[in-house]
Amino acid sequence: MKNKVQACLTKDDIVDSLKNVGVNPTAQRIAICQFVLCQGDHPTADEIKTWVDQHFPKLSLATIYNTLKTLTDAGVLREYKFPHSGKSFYDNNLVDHYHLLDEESGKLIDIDSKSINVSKGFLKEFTVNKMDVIFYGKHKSQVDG
Amino acid sequence: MKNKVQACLTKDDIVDSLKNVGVNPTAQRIAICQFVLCQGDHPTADEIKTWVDQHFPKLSLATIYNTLKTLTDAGVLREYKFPHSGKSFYDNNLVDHYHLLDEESGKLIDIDSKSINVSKGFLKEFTVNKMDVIFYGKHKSQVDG
DNA sequence: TTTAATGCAAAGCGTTTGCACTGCT
DNA sequence: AGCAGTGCAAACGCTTTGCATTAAA
Repeated sequence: MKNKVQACLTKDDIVDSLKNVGVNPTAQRIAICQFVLCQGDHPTADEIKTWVDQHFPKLSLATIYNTLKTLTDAGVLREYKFPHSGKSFYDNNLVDHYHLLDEESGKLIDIDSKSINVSKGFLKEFTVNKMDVIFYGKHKSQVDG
Repeated sequence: MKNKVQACLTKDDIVDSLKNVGVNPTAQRIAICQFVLCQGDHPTADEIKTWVDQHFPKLSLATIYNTLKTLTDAGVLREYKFPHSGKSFYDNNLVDHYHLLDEESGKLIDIDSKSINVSKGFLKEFTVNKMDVIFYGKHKSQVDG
């Protein structure tokens, strides 16, 4: 069972996506999107920088942060922060979901929002606009589970 | 309905609490505890500093951070980090619970852990050691709710 | 040419650290 | 004297910012 199935987008797909949300598709932004929208799995800014440095002549950290903000504001990405790390994580999964930090691999795994439910009593007492959940644990493998 | 009922501890109570967990009850630590264990409501380090500056001749930020770490390690406090703020929040409620950020007041409200439950299916698939939940919303008052 | 996007370096914020100093025992 | 605890300032990690430079319409 795959955590996420993310078909690799072509450069043209990315250009279209950016245009669709009113973001000027510069070479730097396309490069960043190639990683974040496709290959990256909840990358941090520095992980993006590392990848981009190997695939793009020169691209500053400031541009990465600017671009991530632009893409987040445009609704192409979501930014997450978790208690276990000071860094921001960027997620191309735009559907509401939670996360599990796999304590063995250190990787974040997307968790379906149906996996938890909030008690009726609580919802009677509070108006909830948003909620964030992070689990710490690991996936039970078929072998040792 | 009160969010938390926290009887104000006497200085002697605090001294005893610290001794009980093997922490040397210095004047600075007692001062910090007077706020954090009693009056404070999920204070941050700088809020603790502000209070302490008004009640103690001189106490450095470093000592506040050191003391918070000592108290957290000793199990007297819990440290929480939430996505909406870069700061750490310190909580004297040692019972497992979640939080709601009241978007009107900016205050954190303790939420009973019974308020949410995790689906059996999810728990069959993952081993969960810990989970953090934060709600963003507000308490429904009896008037406008 | 005029406007947006970029790169760099500096500043920002919250926290941690190194080290000298203080004050108990 | 010895040692834990403290204070200060510097360093830290991550992110944001100001501003000069570049590139694109």
